[in-house]
Amino acid sequence: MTTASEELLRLDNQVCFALHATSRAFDATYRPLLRDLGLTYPQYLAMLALWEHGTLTVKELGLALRLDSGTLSPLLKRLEAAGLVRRERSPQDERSVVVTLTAQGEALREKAVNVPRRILASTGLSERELIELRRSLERVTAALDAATTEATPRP
Amino acid sequence: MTTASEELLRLDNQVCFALHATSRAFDATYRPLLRDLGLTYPQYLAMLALWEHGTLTVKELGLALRLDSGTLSPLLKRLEAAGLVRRERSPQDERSVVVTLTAQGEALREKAVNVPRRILASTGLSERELIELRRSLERVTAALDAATTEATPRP
DNA sequence: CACAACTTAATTGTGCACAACAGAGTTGTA
DNA sequence: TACAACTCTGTTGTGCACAATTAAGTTGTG
Repeated sequence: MTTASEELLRLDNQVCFALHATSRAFDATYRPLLRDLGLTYPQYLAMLALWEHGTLTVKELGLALRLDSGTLSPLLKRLEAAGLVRRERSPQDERSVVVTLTAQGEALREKAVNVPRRILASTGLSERELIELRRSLERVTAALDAATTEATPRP
Repeated sequence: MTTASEELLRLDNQVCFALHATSRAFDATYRPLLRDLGLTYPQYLAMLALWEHGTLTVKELGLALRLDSGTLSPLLKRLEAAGLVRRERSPQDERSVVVTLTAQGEALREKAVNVPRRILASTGLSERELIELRRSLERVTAALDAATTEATPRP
């Protein structure tokens, strides 16, 4: 194997590791801010989606957040226990569970409004850099998705 | 609030979310490759560090991988149960646990050697893009680390 | 209508991640 | 030397993530 390709493989490991580490670093930055709201980061993501759309089925929430019911069901139950959402079977289609914000869940939005600003400051990135980073991440994710679905033989 | 700053906050949310999603997409890409080796991705990271350094204490491994003992202890026990590493108290300092590769752990390296190449192909990124992405991620992580440690009052 | 195929959630089991705490060992210093 | 402060690992509890399975409901087709 040439030195160049060894370097490339090393670089690949570094990128995967860095991604892992950055993701956890963001988590650690969000944690204290969200603690005041009584939310974890994934719960905050679910609330963001609900604040935007008002009401969503578990299925729709899963598509938006790229999470399956094994993750969402207990998460939503915790949000329900906290009084932030209601979960009810859809009368139209009894298979679906509709998640709706409670008044308390709506109200939390006001307290959450200054979270992104504080996170933004912590990243130390300019708008230009954020856009570039987002573009890279979305591109990698799309490529990885394509690679994994293509590897899976479809029925 | 101006439209421009609203956009910026929205962008910030998108970057955090994208990071989360990309990290999980990488995980999903590694999963089937590593299953053949009997490893999860965090276990693979630990093995990479051990393949490079031969022997490390739990502390050193934690620094290298940015993980604490609450995560590493059970992970290393699983690697030990799989026969890939040995864990022994250091005779020099009985507080430390030294983690060493077994012959089987060393041997696994040969089977792992083609993993990065396949991941690299799945990302669809050029070397130039990988370098840029790594740079961004490392920069963000450093900024976030600085922000969180500075927020924590030290004794 | 009957029944097979499909959709949607929930459950169970495994593993990662971190906070908070406990406990054994080490080190510096009065 | 005695003892306080510190270091390092481990444990417990909570929550996220996914695979595999189960169960209930819906839809399409003979």
